[in-house]
Amino acid sequence: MTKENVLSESLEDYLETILELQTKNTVARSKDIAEKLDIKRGSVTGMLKKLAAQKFIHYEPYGYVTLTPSGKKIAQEIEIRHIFLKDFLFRILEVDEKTADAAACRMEHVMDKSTFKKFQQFVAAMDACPHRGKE
Amino acid sequence: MTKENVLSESLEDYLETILELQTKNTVARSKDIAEKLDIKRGSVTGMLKKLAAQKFIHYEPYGYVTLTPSGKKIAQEIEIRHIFLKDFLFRILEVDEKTADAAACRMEHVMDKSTFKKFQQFVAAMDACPHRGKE
DNA sequence: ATAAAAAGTTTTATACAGCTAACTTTTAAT
DNA sequence: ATTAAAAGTTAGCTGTATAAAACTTTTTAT
Repeated sequence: MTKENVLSESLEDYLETILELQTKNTVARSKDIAEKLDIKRGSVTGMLKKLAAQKFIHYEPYGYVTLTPSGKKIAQEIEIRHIFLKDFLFRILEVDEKTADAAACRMEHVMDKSTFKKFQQFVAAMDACPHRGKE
Repeated sequence: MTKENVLSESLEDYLETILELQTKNTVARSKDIAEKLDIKRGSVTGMLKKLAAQKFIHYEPYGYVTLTPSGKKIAQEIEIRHIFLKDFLFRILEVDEKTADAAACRMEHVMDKSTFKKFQQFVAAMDACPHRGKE
């Protein structure tokens, strides 16, 4: 066992959010994390400390938050899952976009690596298949 | 909003387990619930009280546990999801059975009704499609 | 340069879901 | 009928993730 699923779903969400903010704004601010996750500012501080203690982010009080290499790796993995799952739900199942996004947000945490990989391969095969149209 | 997702994932798991035991043994005992969910006996009591307070089960101290109609409805819904998702993972994605079961256990809680329904329709359509073999 | 606003932090409290250990009730065995 | 074992309960504790409110630091506007 290669130590899969070290982090809680919550902490994974924080990493994912930090990556998004870092990408969009070069830097992640506590307030924006709170906003994106719909969580109060005070609660964010505590979680950032946990992530820093585990070396997934760099955190200085009153400073900016950035991902460490290991944090970035996890964040990217979650982001990839999110994008893939949302696409599957939206494009293939034709779930409306908001609902697809919300469901992806939850599904992204619950599949082990190998299951997710097979899911990806399956959709790739579907997309490659000529026998598939709008039904 | 038709009051979706009233229950925590944990409580849903309890209901699902109670249904399984009720089906297999006609009656659910606290000890067996604990065993199936891999949770200590003492913890089960508290959760049963919560379920009883919300009228999803009938619970008398030292007595048997049975589902109320509303509890049974939810339990069956979860069971259906579990069976469907496991089948999808195992049969279609070819995830090994134990892993498929574990993933289904988690996925069964994270899709809203409409998304799950579309998922079902999609797989049904796939199964009906003539262009699909062992790859 | 200062004062107000915004952002960040700290402390205290809450809910949830689990555990352990001690206790009680029920059941089963003799 | 008695007692030992099994099942169930209770009380107190833990960890996680959140909120509210008060406080501190930083930023912004003048």
